[in-house]
Amino acid sequence: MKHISQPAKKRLITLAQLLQQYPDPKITSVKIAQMTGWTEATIRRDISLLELHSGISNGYETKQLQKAITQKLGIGQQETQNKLCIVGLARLGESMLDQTLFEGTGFLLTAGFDTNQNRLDLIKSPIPLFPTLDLETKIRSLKIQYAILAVSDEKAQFMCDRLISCGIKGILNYTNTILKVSPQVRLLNCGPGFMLTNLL
Amino acid sequence: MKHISQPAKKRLITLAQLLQQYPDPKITSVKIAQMTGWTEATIRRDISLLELHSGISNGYETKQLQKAITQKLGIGQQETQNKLCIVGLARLGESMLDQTLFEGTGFLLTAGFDTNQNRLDLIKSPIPLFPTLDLETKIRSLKIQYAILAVSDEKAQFMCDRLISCGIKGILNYTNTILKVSPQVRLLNCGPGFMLTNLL
DNA sequence: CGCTGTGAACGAATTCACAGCA
DNA sequence: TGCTGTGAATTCGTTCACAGCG
Repeated sequence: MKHISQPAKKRLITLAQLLQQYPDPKITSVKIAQMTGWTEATIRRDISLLELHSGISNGYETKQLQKAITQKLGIGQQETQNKLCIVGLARLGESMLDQTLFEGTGFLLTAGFDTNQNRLDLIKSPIPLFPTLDLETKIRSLKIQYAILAVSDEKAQFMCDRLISCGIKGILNYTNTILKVSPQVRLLNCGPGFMLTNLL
Repeated sequence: MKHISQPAKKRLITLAQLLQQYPDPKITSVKIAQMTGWTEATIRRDISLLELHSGISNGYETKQLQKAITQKLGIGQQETQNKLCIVGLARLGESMLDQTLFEGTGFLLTAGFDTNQNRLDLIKSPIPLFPTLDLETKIRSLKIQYAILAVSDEKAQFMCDRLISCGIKGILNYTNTILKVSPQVRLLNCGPGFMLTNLL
């Protein structure tokens, strides 16, 4: 099996999501290019990494392609799903407390944490919520491997350290703090302050 | 002046922010590498793009380096600041309605928009808020060039189109919708669903 | 023909490796 | 010796260009 690069992986996941709502039973690289703005060549190269060989000279079957992507990348099916939690449930964290946001990504939202017991009582959510006190125990017992960090900037590094000490694999940092993480932890800065620097 | 690539630019901005809170008056590429996880070589290359030539064999002066970065990249000073607005002020949008999040990024938060007049009345914010009705007029009159999109998924594409029709230059998409934009508009998907795909 | 799949060319960014300064 | 700055090598991702299938 060929190696699929990060950018290619990302495009393929997006593509799978697009195909889900694509009306025609057939699709070509040209049409995908029009929808996404990627070049034809890139799209064909990406798809060729799946080693389907089913599209020869005829475009791809929408549903088949979609299925191939999710299968090859191992997203969607329960067994492979990576468990995810949200740490910090103020406005920002609470706004992400919704499994539908993660459908088709390969992640399963499994828990929410907040220090404020009052807030935990107030929020009604189908996802179980816990006080931050239980962070370590719950992360280990529920086998959570990924976290969305949405606490206040002051607590960010501290909570980050606690998450790492639980052996978490990846963190989406929605705070505006530059976090120091050990190299085996994948960290992505998602806060607006960080993302804007990609626009300049 | 040498060309500074996107990735390098991003690292330099992060570095400038780090330097702001760095205690020692001197710093070396090794120390930066430890803090950030980047390689020494990359750091030295990045800094060399600034054409300082002040660090020969001795490490860099913290403050001087920081100043050089912000100056060279033209961030921080009022004249160069790019104006930014937030569209959609529900929990997510409201949580970003805070200029301090954007300090040192070269962006100035200038307006917030929401369809719900009631919400506009309720939120107290030093940043001026407007009904979505006035989106086009205000964006043009205030010369806003960048937007944070934080509306509900259903309205995302519609609002995106309206923003583009105003000639906006870049959009941070915090919704979970895959947006179709014209190629001259820079689009960054920041929603957790999108960001997670970078962790896989 | 129109479309895929892919070797080869290309371009961009990172890393190596070392000369040179204090 | 410890550090920077930078040509050269390398790696990685994208794009070209075309052979080959239906």
